[in-house]
Amino acid sequence: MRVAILSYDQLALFELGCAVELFALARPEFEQWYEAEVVTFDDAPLNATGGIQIMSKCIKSFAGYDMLVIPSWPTDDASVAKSLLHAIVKFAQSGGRLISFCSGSFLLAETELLNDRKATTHWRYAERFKKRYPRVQYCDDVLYIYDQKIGCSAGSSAAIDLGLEVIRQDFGHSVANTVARRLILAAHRDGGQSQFVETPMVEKHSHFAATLDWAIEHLAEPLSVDALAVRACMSRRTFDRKFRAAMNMSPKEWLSQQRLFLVKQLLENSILSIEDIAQQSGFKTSLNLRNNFKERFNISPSQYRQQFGPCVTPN
DNA sequence: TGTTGATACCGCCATG
DNA sequence: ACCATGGCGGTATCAA
Repeated sequence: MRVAILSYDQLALFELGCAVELFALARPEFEQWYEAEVVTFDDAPLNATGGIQIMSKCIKSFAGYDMLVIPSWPTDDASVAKSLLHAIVKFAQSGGRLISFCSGSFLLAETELLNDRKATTHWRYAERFKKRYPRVQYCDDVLYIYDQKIGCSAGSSAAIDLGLEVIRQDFGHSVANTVARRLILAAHRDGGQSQFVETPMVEKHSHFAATLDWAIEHLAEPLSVDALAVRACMSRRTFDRKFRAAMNMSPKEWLSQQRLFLVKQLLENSILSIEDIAQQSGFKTSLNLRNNFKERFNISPSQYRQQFGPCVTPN
């Protein structure tokens, strides 16, 4: 999967950094990963805040790429080069995936690919966006929108949430969660913009991260928090504390979240019975699984499978 | 659906 | 004084 990250003059470094961190960082721990490069349509060196100059690969079309990331875009009324617009439209028509962060949705909207679709951007630009692109259905209560190979995200770290969503679709829940953890962020937010994660820092050294990885690989077994604490080489009390500090949730909460992710995967991609899925995901009984599933997703597992299961989407 | 025994969570405090 | 740790135990939550 080849990824182009679009840069331009006066680009925003934070969002560029997010894109690079998400897609361009080498991740030798995975068998498959993206091949990403930062590209530009401009011939001249690019200037960014702080007197930084950026040299990136200059291209004329997005042929050969599978995904285009637009980390941001000027929101003041700069006219967009026709060649760039055409290249993006052509890219979309040939099945490429388009992702924008923050103000990047302005460029997407400019191509008219967002017309009659839902979209979002940083709330700071909401009014401007709505006024300039009335044919786009602006949503202000989401972190990101990803639909039909086009995605855009709201301000700041919502970029990472969208990125993780894409990674999840490409490589699965467990890889996405690993990336999230390596990014030192709580795994996934899917609610409104009001959700904040305070100080999600994970200490790099110790067995802590390794314990979480191990747990993900052993979800089918009964995992007590005490056992995890032992594996992480710390007292139960310290483990609880570290967990809250790093993930902003309790161990048990995280565990059932991981298990439910696994359940979703199995519902989507297998024809295992609910009973078997309960077994493989560590819920033990289908009753238990149903209760947990409905609690979190407001839908029963079988309903979920009807909507997203293997018979409906062979994709 | 309700009961109950088990586990989890987290404030509090002592310790190094 | 500060900080991280971890034991204790009351309450909340969970699974059978």
